Amino acid sequence: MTSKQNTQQKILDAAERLFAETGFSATSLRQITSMAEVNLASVNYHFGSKKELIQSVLQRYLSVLMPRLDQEFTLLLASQQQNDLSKVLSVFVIPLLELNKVQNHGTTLFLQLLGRGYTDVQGHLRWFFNHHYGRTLDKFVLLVQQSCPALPASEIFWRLHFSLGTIVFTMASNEALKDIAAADFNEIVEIDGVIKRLIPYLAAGIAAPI
Amino acid sequence: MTSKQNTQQKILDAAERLFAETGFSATSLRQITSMAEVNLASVNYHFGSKKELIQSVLQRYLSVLMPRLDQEFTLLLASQQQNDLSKVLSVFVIPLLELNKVQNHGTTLFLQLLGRGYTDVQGHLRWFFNHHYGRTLDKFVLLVQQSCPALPASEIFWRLHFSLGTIVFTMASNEALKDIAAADFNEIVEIDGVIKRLIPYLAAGIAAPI
DNA sequence: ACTGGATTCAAACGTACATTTCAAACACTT
DNA sequence: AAGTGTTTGAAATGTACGTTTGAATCCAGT
Repeated sequence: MTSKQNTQQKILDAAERLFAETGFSATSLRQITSMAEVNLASVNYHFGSKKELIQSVLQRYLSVLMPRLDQEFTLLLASQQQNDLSKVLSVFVIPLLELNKVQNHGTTLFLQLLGRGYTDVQGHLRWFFNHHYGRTLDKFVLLVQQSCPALPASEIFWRLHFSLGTIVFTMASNEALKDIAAADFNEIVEIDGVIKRLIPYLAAGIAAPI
Repeated sequence: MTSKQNTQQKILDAAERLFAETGFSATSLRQITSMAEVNLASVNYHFGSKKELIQSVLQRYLSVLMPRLDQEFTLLLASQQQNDLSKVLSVFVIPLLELNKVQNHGTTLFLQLLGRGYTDVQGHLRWFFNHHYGRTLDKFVLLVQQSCPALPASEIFWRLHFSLGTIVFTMASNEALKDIAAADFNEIVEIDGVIKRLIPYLAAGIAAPI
C-alpha cells in the first residue's frame, strides 16, 4: 500500500512540473515516468489514461482551493452589504497562496496548470471544471455583479473573461516574465508579488467606465 | 508560376485556419495538405519545414500590420504632446480591422494566431517576432510610458504583459466566448465589437492607481 | 512458509507524425 | 516541338507517441 501511494505521488509530482512547464499535449508519458523514475505502464495502471492523469493533477489543487473559495464567497454574499470589487478579488489571494502548503511552489504550479488547461486544446478539462465547480463560480460572478451595479451583466461577462485571460496568460508565461523583469528592472518577483500586482489592474479593468 | 502561387496560397489559407483553431503543434501537415487539397510533400517543398510555414502564415499579416502601426506610433511620438492612453490604444483598431482585407476574417484569424504563438511552445516565434518588429514595439512602450508618467517603467512592463494576456486569451477563446454571449445574453458580437470592448478595460487596467 | 491479489517490469503494438526521395507531370523558353 | 527547370505525386523512412500485454515481483493475511 505504501509503495502504491508512493508511485502515484511520484507520477503526480513529475507530471505537474512537466505539464506546467511545457503543456499537457507537449509532455509525453515517457518524460513523466522517467522523471518520476517509475515504469511507463504505471501511469495507465494507476490513472487509466493520460487524460485522467491530467485531471488528477489538477484535482489535487482544486479539491483544496475551491471549497475554501466557496466558503469565502458564501460569507461575503451573506454579509448583505455591497462589497468593494478589490475586496472581492482579494478573497482569492490567501487561498491561492495556501496552495504552497499542498506542494512546494504549489501556487505557481497550479496557476500555470490552469493556464495550460485553457490554452492547450483539452476540451475535457473545461467540462471537468464546470461540472465540479460551476456552482462556486456562479457565486463569484454574483459578487462581482453586486459590487458593480452600474455594469450590465453582459459587460461583466466579457470583463471577467478578459480577466481570466490576464491571469492565465500571465501564469503560463510566468517564468519568462520573471526573467525579463529581473534582467530589465533588477526586480526579483515572486508569485505573491505578481498576484498583488494583478489585483489593482483587474479591479480597474473590470470596473472601468463604459 | 501561377500554379506555384496557387499551391502556396492554398497551403497558407488552410494552415492559418487550422492553426488558429487548434494550435500549431496540434495541427499536422496532413490535416493542412488534405484541407488544401495539395500533396503532403509540397509543404516542405515550398516552405522548407513546418516551422517556416508557421512563420510564413504569421508574416502574411505582420508584414501588413506592423508597418502601419509603426507609422502611427511615429506620428504620435512626433506630436510631442502627452497622448491619452485610450488614444494610444485606439491606434490599433483600424490597422487590425484592415487585416480583413488581407483575408476573410483576417483580424480574428491573426489575433488567434498571435495568441497561439504565445501559448503554444514555439520559442522560435518569440525570437522571430522580436527580431523583426522589436523596434516598433519599443515605440509603443514609449508612448504608453509618456501617457502614464506617474507609473514606473517596471509597473508598465507588467501591465502591458497583463494586457497582452487579455488580448491573446480573448482571441484564442473567441469562438467559445461568442457562443456563450449569444446564448446567455442574446448578443451577437463580431470582432470589432470585442476590440471596442477591450479598449476601456485595458486602458483602465494599465492606468490603474498603484 | 504459502498463497493470492496488488504492483512493477520489459517488450511489443498500432498509429501518427515530419521529412525525404525520386520519378512523373507541368509550364515556359527557344 | 524539344528541352529545361519547376512543381507535384505516391511511397517509404525513421521516430515518437499512448496504450496493452503477460510474466515477474512484492507483500499482507493465514
